[in-house]
Formats: sequence, structure tokens, C-alpha cells
Amino acid sequence: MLDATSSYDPMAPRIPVADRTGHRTVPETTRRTDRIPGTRYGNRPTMKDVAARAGVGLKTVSRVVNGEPGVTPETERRVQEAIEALGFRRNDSARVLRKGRTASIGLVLEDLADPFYGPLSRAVEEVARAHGALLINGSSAEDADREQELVLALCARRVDGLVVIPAGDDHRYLAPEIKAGVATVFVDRPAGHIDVDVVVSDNFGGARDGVRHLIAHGHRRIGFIGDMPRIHTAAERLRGYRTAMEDAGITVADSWMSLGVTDPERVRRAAEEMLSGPDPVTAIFTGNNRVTVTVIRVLAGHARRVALVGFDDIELADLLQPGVTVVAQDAAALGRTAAERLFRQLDGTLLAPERIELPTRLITRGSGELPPAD
Amino acid sequence: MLDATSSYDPMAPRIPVADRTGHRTVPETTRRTDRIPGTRYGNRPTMKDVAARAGVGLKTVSRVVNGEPGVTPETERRVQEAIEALGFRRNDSARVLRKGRTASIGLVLEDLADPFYGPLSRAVEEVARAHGALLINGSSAEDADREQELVLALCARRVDGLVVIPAGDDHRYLAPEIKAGVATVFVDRPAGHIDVDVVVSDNFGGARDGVRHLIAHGHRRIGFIGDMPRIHTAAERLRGYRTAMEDAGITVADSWMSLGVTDPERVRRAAEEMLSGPDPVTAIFTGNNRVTVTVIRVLAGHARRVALVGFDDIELADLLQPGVTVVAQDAAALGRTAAERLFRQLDGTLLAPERIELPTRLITRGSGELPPAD
DNA sequence: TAGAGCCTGGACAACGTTGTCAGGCTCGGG
DNA sequence: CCCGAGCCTGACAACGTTGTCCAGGCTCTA
Repeated sequence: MLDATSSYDPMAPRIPVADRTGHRTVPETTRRTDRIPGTRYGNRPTMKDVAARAGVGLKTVSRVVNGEPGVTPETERRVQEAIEALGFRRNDSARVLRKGRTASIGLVLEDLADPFYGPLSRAVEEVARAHGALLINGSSAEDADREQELVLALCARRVDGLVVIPAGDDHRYLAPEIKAGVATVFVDRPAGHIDVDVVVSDNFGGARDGVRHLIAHGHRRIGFIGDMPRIHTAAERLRGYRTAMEDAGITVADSWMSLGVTDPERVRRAAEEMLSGPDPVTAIFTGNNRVTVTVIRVLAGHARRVALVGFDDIELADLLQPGVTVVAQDAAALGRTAAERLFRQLDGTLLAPERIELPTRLITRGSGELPPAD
Repeated sequence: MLDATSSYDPMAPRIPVADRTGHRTVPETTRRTDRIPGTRYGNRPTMKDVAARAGVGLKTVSRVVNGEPGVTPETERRVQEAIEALGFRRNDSARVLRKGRTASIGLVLEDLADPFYGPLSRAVEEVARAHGALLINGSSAEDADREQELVLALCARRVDGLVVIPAGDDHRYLAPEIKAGVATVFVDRPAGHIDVDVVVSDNFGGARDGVRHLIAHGHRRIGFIGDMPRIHTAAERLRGYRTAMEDAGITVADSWMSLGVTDPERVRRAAEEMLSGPDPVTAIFTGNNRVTVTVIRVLAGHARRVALVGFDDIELADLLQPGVTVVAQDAAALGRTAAERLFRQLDGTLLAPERIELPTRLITRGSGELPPAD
């Protein structure tokens, strides 16, 4: 189409060629002067084109397109026909500019490919759909800078609201946006230094209960492998672990805890060390789904039977030998709750920011009920 | 927070109250006349506001915001300061309107919560990000009408391109959009009645090889459980199954094949019937990840050992007893390939639409190598 | 010191849509 | 036959940004 040889780089500041090469700037004007009646070269027909073709006024087309009353059936028919003929579709960008609302919300999460976030994202989408809004999402890859970049890009698009699973821990950069009217809800992890709605799972209680479960089955040397401690959920789950251990009067050895990135390599090493050290653990509590999966693999290669409770449910957990006992959180409920709250903010029916905590559920399947094997 | 009590329904045609109630329309004019110097009530500051505060012209602010050359450091500093002070953020809607490109692409898929689509979506997002574009996605829920609705909504937003995993089989409705310049790539399944780029897995070959594998291990009575036959991938995989059977000189009994929705209930019933009928199968080939998971559950409750090969890899498949043999497709590669092709369309470096087929890979883990147990 | 040329800054129109408002038409009653 | 009421319709401005173009001030050279 028009200008088809230029490379795609829509957001780049358009620096005139002259400034880079010293040569004269080529006049790359998109010639829009010479039109074919009823349409334009390489461009989409607009309401103006439709109006011209139907022989009516611009506003009449607008009325038809938006189903507003006050148009004769005959006129409407003519307009509809012109719309069909030209393949007109309303430009929502222009509409947004005029109306102020974009009917879209943004979702920033860590990684769409993570099985925990898929259902969460879908739940948010469903709620958005019910309110006539589209969902724009972005993955922060657990990087605070990228999170901020994404969030601000979404604000520049003027999304009506934001659902954020934060990677960073300082969100003061969002304050002006919120003040300007962008509805905002944080999910899964709380926001840093700003006062917004937050929807989280009971990470502390869930982890504590999971570890208690292991203790109740006779374990005392219990390991904890989790995500980086700067991630709130990881810290909370660790706290739950510590509390359960403390409540049981167990002194936790440093070698029983391992926090860090959750790539299989590190987790594998951490698990091996816990299992083979001078004070080997008889059970492991894993801090999230990725860790759990890796630890299951490690344990599968071990002779000694080691008990396991994992945070987050995982598919097929019931079919392994033994079944994997987990502390499950409801990802879809997190997403749904957050999105509903978001739209209540947009409705104006919501008052002060609140923190909502959803319960977790211990699902026993066998791995958490193994007795200690010393 | 202007107009904060109105309910959120941004896309609804604004029908004057009088037309529904017979009462007079309340003049809901958003009074924008009385301003505070430097900002507006309940609205975001614009470049105009920034310009006023910095004491420069509108275009100068634009230049600073976009990093264009030709602004003195001193002027730039003043502008930057005003931007900070007012919390200005460029309105990309207006920018889009002016520039014609939105720097966003749309992805329509079946269900974001499906573990197959998460990685695909993420891969598309990464490519988009590398090109400075955001990703808007929507789930069609395997409903052709909803697919069309979503696609057209995305077109109305003027996304620069579309990656579509189609639910329907007639996409003529997209023709005007494509002609108008919307780059389009179909993934996972081909498009109906339009000529566009398509990126698919070798569903036929993969299924055929999977079934051959079972045949090679001595099976002759092999069942096939798949998705609805109107879904292209399902049909292709069935064709692969039929071909493999035919090539081996095996006559397929009707009772060995079951196609339909992939909810656990139906799949479970289908599996049970195949296993208990007058001519029970000794092996099952499953048509996608959801089916495979359900069938694994069914087989786990059966005494007789039944061989299984599934289409799509599934997490933890290696840890089950026996490990699950699968025909794996690379979801991320599908997404990446499609997105890259999309941006090559936008670059203008792409010519005729093409069909790209990515290979599948048979991963043997045990379940497919079980001998027939009659 | 004057003239040429460059650099910076700003006025203005345009992008496509929607809200406002006024004009023209028809119809019924006086 | 005239007038007011009510319904359709269309002209116009505005939304916030960017591209074009011009003016004024500066530097540099002859």
C-alpha cells in the first residue's frame, strides 16, 4: 500500500533524513490531494466518504453507525449501502480522541506462558468483555524497568484501567496516572508506595498450612525452595514457612532454605544440596509451580522417599506417583476479582482502595503425607 | 473524575435519555471552559498546557517529547520541567489519528488459559515488542461469531496487524480490512476463502507418524479421539490417523473414532466406549493436549495396559508411569514465525501470501511403546 | 558592517470522529 | 391559509497530536 517500502517502526521519532545524512530531505508527503471520488488512495474510507457516496451529511452517517435515533429508514438504507460498498469501518482511535474513553484495559503480568497466568489473564479478559472492553497485555519478564515501561505505554494509549502484577516494588511513577483517572488494581502482589486496590492470595497462610501439614506428618527437617525474596509472594510464603516451623518449636537451619531465580538449574542444585547435606531434609516445601515441577524431577531420580508440598496447583499432579500435595490458589478468581474491582472503580461505585485476600486450599494427594524417611 | 457516577459502558451508542424516558435530556455537557491555568478539571494536561507553562510553542513541546532535533538545551530543560510538574503523558490516541499507525497488533486465539496458547501468545508478544508494538489479545472461545466480532473490533482500533487462530472457517469478512492495509497472518489453522499467510504445524504428518509408531509396536486396533471435525487441525490429524492405518492395511472400525467437543465428560465417555466395546482398542491416539490429559486419567483407572500417543506435549509427561509419548509441536515457534511474517508484511518486504508448515517431533517416553495387551 | 545562511520557535491545518445547534420540512389545528 | 410544534438533517467546532511552512534572530564571512 502507500509508502510500502518504509520499514515498520511506528513509535520511533521521525528524524528528518537530512539530519542524519546531510543531504536534502526527500519530501515524503503522503499525497492525499488527488482522490478517487468515494475513497482515497491506500487509505480507508471515512465517514466523509460514506456521506459523499450516500449523498447525506457527515453527522447522519455518524448517527447510523452508532444506531442513534432520528434517521429515516430510507436514509439509513442509503447510508448502510454506502458503508457496505466502501467497506467502511469506524475508526475507534478518532472516536476515543473525541469521547475520552478507550474501552480497553491493560494487563501487565510476568509471563503469559506461565500456566498460572494464563487462566488469570483469561478471567480478566472475560470480565472486560462483559463490560465491552478489550484487553491489552504485556509481559514484564519479572523486570521492574520493563514493567514501568509497559505500564506507561498503556497509559499513553489511554487505557481506561490497569491490572498489574508488579515486578518492581516502587510504583510511585503511577501516582500521576491514577490521579488523572486511570483505574488501577494490583493482583497477586501488592503495590509499593502507592495506595491502590490490591487482590492477593493468602500466601502467608497457605504456606504456613502447607508446612504445618508436613509437620503433622512427622517431619521436622523441612526444606524451602522459593523465588527471589524481593518478590512479595516469595517473601510471604517464606514467612509462612518460618512461622509454621517456629510454632512447632523447630529451629530452621540455613541450609534448609534456598531463595533465588526459579530456573531449573538453580532449583535442581538447591534441592540436591538440601537432600545430601550434613543435615538432610526429609521434606520439601516448594514456593511456586515452576519450582515444584523441577523438584518433582529431582525427587524422581532419588532413592529416598522425600515428602513434598508445593505452592500452586499443577496439571496432572494427581496422576504422579505419589500424587503431589499442593497449596492451590485460584488464579481465575484472582483475575476475576481484580477485574471486577477495576470496573467498579470505573463505574464510580467504589470508594477507598482496599486489600482483598483470597484463601488458598490445601489439596492432599500423597506426596505431602509420606512419613519421614531418615 | 468528571462524570464519576455514570456507569462504565464506553462503546454503547449514546442514546439521549429523553428517547428512552420521554423526559427532557439532561444537558450533560462536560464543562471544559473554566480552566485552572496549566491544567484542566479532571482531565489530563495536554501539550498545550505544557507549552503554556513552559512559555514555549506547542510544536516545541512536541519536539521535546519526541526527541526531535532543533531545540536548545535550555528550552528543552524548561519543557521537561513543565512535563514533570504537570504529569504530562502524550496521548497516543491522538498521535495514532495523526500518524496512521497504532504500533499495536491483535492476536485472536481460542483460549488464553490453554497451556498451548500461552507460549504462543508470549512469542508473538516478544516479536511485537522487538518492533515497538503492543499486543491486544482476545479469546474466541472457539466461536466463529465471537472471532469475527473480536477481529473487527481490533480492526476498528486500527491495529497494524492481526495474528489469528481462527475458530470459524469463512473469513471473507476480512477481505476489506486486508485490502485496506491490515497485515494478517493465520496461525495453527488455515483461513477460509481468503488468500493470506498461514503458519501451521504438520498436523497430518505428525499424527500419521504417531499412529505409525503405535502400529510399529504391534498395535492394530487403535482408537482416535479428537476435537470437532470442523476444526482444521482436528481434521488433519484424523486424516493422518486414517492414512497410517490404511497404509498398514488396517480397516478402521467406526467405533474406534470419536470426534467432538473436548470437554472431559465427552472424552471420558468416548475412551470408555473404545476400551470396553465389542472390538476394544489396544492403543489410543489423542488429538490434542486436553484430550490427552483426560485419557491419561481414564487409563489410570483401568487395569489393562493401553498404549497412548498424544498430539501436543504436556508438562510432566515424562514423570508419569509410563511416560507419555507425544507428537510435540512448538507453540512458541508457531507464534514467533507468524509474528515475524506479520512484521515483514508491515515492512513491505513480503510479497505473496505463503503457507508455512512447521515440523512436529515424536517424543517417545513409554506409553507409546507398550505392546498390545489383548 | 552588511549580507547570506542556519538554527530555533511558533502558527496553522489536518487526522476522523462526535456533540451542539440551527435550519428546513411536514403536519395538524385554528 | 397561517402558525407552531416536532422531526430530520447537516454545518461546524472540538478532541490532542504532528507535518508544513514561515519568521525572526543568530553566526559567519567578505
